[in-house]
Amino acid sequence: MRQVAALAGVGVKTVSRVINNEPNVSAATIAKVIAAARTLDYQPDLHAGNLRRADGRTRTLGLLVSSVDNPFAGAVHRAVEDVALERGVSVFASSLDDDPDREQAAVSAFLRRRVDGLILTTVSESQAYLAPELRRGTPVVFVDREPAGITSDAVVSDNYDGAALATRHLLEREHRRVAYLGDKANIRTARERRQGFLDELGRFGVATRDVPVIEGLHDAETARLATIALFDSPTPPTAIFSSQNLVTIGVIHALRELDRHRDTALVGFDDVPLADMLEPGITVVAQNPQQIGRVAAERVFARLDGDASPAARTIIPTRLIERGSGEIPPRQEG
Amino acid sequence: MRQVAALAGVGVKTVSRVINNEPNVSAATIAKVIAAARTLDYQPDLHAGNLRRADGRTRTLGLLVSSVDNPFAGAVHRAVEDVALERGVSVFASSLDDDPDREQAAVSAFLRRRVDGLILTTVSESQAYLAPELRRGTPVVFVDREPAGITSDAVVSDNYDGAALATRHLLEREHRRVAYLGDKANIRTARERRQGFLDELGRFGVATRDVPVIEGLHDAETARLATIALFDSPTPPTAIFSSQNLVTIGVIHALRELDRHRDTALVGFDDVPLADMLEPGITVVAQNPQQIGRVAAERVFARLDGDASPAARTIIPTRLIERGSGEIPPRQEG
DNA sequence: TGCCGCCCTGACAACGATGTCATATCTAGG
DNA sequence: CCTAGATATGACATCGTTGTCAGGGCGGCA
Repeated sequence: MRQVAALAGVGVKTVSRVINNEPNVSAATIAKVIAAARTLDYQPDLHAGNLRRADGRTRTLGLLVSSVDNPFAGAVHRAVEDVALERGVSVFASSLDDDPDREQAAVSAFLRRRVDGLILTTVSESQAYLAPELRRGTPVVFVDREPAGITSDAVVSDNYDGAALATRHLLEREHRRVAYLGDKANIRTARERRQGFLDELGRFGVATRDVPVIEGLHDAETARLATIALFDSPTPPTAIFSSQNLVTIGVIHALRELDRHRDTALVGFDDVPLADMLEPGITVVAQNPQQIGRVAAERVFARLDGDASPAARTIIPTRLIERGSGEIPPRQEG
Repeated sequence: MRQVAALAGVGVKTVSRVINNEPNVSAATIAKVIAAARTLDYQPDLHAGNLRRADGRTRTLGLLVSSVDNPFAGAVHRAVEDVALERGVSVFASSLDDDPDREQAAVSAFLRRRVDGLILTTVSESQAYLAPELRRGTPVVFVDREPAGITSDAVVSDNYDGAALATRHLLEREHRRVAYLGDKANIRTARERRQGFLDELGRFGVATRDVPVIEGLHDAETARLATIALFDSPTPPTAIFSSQNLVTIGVIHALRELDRHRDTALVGFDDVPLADMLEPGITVVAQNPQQIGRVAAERVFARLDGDASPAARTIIPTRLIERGSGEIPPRQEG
């Protein structure tokens, strides 16, 4: 900026005024400054400005997701980015791999960079460590998972009802040996889905002790192995509810391998790419990651714009998409 | 920091020393400062420090991709992030949607935030606008697409050979009416794939004027419509080469709709999620986005570490994965 | 003509940190 | 006991920018 000022033959403050479109600069001066800035390829230093600027905004957001190459996270990320772009805000993204240490490290990295707000998919037991930052006024919105140990905005899918809906779909088709394949039980979302599943079984009077509930599945491979193990039984399930997209993919692989994909019903929680092109198509309870991301980002900006209403939980509805796999009837008992 | 210094009863410089693990601070002082920092939940302001710090590094990278919810881009992003994490570097990601204006805006946003390096999938005609930044010493690595108008490092798939390989795969199985469905011709990568396709046809002595070459396809939907149109002909193709993952998905949809998926061969460029679970499985020339991302990030850090060797083009090999769709023989002429 | 007020403009301090340098304290060796 | 040299610490300038404020020029009005 000093160089631009020197080249244009004006003071630095005048350059600052031109860059920021402040009033009370003569047209001639504006032209001189712009020309000088152009020849020097001047790019203002946003962070230096922030140091002094009144609002102290870095126009930066931090986003924490399971992994940036998970399709669900990608869709959330994209929606957040689109909302942020309208405001000239850039987005930091970080993958967690469900590692609480990484969560803390990533949040700390964001905070040191003075992000204006955080959108987090958390994996740690408690997010109490964020309390001081919240008190400082940084908006924090949780997506997909709800916070523990602190109170803040959250945008989540309707996990309980979605899981119940998927389960009901299977039970109404007379399935009784329905297996549950789920993520780690320390994830609240996973617990809610499990509860939706179990409660729905209860409503249909199915004894839950006969129902395989397999948890701690974290990626497609462990889910595949768990599914194969399930069928190594005299009474394998006639239907499967898989509680997460990677788990669903693992189940699909296993059913193919066992050639059980045409006589075992499957409903997955969260949509899976190309699910409609499989044979049978995969019936899912689809979340709406675009909406989750968009609502979360709008929430952050609303807070930044001064919304001081109490922390709210926004529930994004899920939707059952019938594609074939969920409509397979139970095998005849032999 | 001032507050920490006041609370600990020391000078700000001493706090700075403790935060940065500089030597020559007594153990007692260190303890006092750490205690004070903890009670105040002090997070150092990385950007303020950067203003004065000798190396001027923000420990930040900018990544530009087609869209963060494209699976290819997600894999690249993840690989970049993993390399960056080891160095304590955070990553900004931005989606372009093949919009040159967005490219410039995103780069400008990154530059104003003083990223240490850029990893770009470009869409504009020329990246000459980056020349001043390159001169300033900012490492710029292009991924997936090569730069035009400037010289800088690039990490790309072997587009020409990969496309030729896919085409040969079809020609060796006696297909002669092979259609090409490709992305916009102003994308260099797309042109290379087309050329690989056409040259391979030439090597097999196939007259290219009889071969449908359809370009400008940008998403699954336009590709689907183009495929359907292709079959509205007395001599529809017996095989299709689709040059990009979204195009491949569109083709898959169309072939299903037309019930032509069992008698039309298909080889796609770039892998597609769950491609192995379809019937038939989709044969693809797979890129290696993880390796592309990793190599690109390592290149950036090598440059930051002082590597001043001439700009290099790293070619990441592709791999043909046979899954069924590419091995379908030509229909008998009727 | 003289004064008020508006429009432009730049000097200067400040933002939160680090680099430089001076100074105070301590330790060891003669 | 004195001093050189190491260790520990803080005052101050500085990074690139913006907020504050003062001042110069000029037009309008009494």
